[in-house]
Amino acid sequence: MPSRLHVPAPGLSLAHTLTSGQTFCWQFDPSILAWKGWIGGKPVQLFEKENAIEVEGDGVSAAQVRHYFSLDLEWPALQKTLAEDPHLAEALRSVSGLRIVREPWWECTSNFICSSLKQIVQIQQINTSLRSSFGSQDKPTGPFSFPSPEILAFSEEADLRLCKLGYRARHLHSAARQIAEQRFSWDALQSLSTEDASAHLQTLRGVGEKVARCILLYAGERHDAFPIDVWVERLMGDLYWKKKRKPKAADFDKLSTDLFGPHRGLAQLYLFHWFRTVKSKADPKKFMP
DNA sequence: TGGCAGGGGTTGA
DNA sequence: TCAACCCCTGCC
Repeated sequence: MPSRLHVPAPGLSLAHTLTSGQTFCWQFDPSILAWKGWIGGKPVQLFEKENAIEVEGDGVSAAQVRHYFSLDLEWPALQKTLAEDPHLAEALRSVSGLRIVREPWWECTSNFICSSLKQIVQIQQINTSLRSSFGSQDKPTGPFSFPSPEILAFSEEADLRLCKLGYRARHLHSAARQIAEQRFSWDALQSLSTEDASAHLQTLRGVGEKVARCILLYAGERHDAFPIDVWVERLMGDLYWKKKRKPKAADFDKLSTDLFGPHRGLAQLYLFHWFRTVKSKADPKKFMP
């Protein structure tokens, strides 16, 4: 029997957190009411309990689980600060329990390279397909690990395309090669400002400004990274932009700093998930694409 | 069942 | 600044 850990997690909602577009390796199994995914490179099953989660899986510690879900952050204080903005206050109430995760660098980078013009469900399918085609198993019936940059770098681009990547296959293959051939260093990111770290990430093929900011926010703990995609443009334009002229990306960038300061990445996380799953559905004619 | 529109961007000219 | 890139999904 695999070991079962009890990890206190006040307020955490697995459903909100694992479907909010930060991570794409989780699947809910309704037959056992568990989320199946990966933490610290190990397959786990998560069961949501009252203010806690129970974790089934070999070789995963409670500390790794707490780290993954950022349970070490001072959430009550952070949420109090964020809730000074009325729209964020509504978002926090509506999707309470949403937490930011700490994804592994490479998987996060790969996910977001594959995300362009793709919806969350499709990115999940690509993640699953890359695992089953290029990952490895601990045991014959076990789940597949996420393939390393080296594995993908020395695979054929045509085989990557079979994972529903389309033109993104060339980007992912090139980025994997840059990393495998040590022409890119994760370590270099640590000492850089968020803006410079973004520029460094953009030396990877397939990584533009939006994707770089997603990687910094979801893998790099940079809570001041503010990814601007079509949904953020929609919500910022509707909720915060008061001028008559049409806003540009740079306007949203400045606005996010003025409104949310160093926590603007966390603000984006809550606003994005709330707007996409609740707010836009309440008025689909106005908001849905 | 088939045709069509559009989607969580990036690249290169 | 603006095609081009791929192809899957949802809708009619």
